[in-house]
Amino acid sequence: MAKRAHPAPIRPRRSDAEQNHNRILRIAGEAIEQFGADASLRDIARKAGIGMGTLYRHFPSREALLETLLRERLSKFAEEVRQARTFENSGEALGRCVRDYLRGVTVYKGVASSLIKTLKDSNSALHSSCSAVREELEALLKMAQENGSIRADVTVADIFTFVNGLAWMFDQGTGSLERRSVLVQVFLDGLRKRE
Amino acid sequence: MAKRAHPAPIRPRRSDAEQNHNRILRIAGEAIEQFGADASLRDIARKAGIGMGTLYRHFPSREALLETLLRERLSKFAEEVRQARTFENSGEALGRCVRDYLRGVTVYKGVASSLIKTLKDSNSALHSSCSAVREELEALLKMAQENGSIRADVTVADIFTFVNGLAWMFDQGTGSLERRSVLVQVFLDGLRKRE
DNA sequence: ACCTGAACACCGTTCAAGT
DNA sequence: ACCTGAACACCGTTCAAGT
Repeated sequence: MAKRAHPAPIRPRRSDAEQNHNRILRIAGEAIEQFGADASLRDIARKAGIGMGTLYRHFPSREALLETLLRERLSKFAEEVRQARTFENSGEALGRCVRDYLRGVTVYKGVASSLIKTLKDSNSALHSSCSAVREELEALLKMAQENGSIRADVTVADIFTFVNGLAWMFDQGTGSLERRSVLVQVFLDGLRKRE
Repeated sequence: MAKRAHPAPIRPRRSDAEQNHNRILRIAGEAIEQFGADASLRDIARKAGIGMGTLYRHFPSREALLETLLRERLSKFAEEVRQARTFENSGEALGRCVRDYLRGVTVYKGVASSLIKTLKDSNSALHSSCSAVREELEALLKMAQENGSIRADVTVADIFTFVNGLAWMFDQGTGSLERRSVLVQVFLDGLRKRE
């Protein structure tokens, strides 16, 4: 009767296992930073000096690995959006959040695609972290729309898609930081209400 | 002393070889339509009823296969941009071209990334076809900028990146056609000159 | 409770051998 | 001129066997 479809990371109960756990996480972080979200799991196990089975015991899927690496980042970002919503002008706040999201998500190449899938799949590992971000963003967006600074026909889903699309563009190694900021600016301007 | 780095498709000189050539192309087209640009080459050879070596003889790289499948599409599109440039209002023309590009490129999933790489790599197989599109687009963009309808700080490279980014978003299976047209509209509005 | 590593079914790519 | 298929070096995933 268990509903869970996607296996989650395991909580180690022995100190040697915990050492392995942390070691895997460290090596995996480095590998994914270097080769992107589809880095070789075999290679990670090799570099960590453990057997393939051990890797799978701790992280039963690639997504479980990404989950642990991203969860903290995401919830920190959700909190940031909440802060931005209470303290700043909602239109500018949205812009700042977009920039911060991009900076955070592009430390690993190729995660944007996972994050988009995650939000649609309610029993995905990162779903709750992603939903938190979504909800905060939704509230901020609503404010900015009522406030009249952002066009009314746009949804959170659109924004999420777009922002991850921007992350993908950056992942392609496209141009200078200056060009990137222009891309972001075009998007943000597109979001503004016209006339 | 040969400068060519990327191997091109081979021109068959015997009728049996030509039959294989066309057969491969047909099957590959179907496979890539179904599974995306990273469809299994082994599978394609299998479905085409030929050995792996034969596939490689005709198309020495995955890119060579994509080249043949996309070249005609791209040059047709370049011609379309040229037409749009001579006959229409340049601002609206750009919008129409973006929509047409998207419709054309999303018949195969995951090619956007290849096309972005292609434009940067001058000895890539699709480079000339891509450059043609780039040049036509550049002329159209310049017109629209002088005309005052498109912001001046945007380059063709930015537009190319953005449009392929949109293609990527669509590849993610994101939402309805209605949502997609909103994404495109946001982008096009962002491109417009403000005030 | 945890780890190992061989086993399985897949890849892409190359190449000696055939017609 | 063209084709074949085995060989090689890689994957991800699973699982019997060990401690």
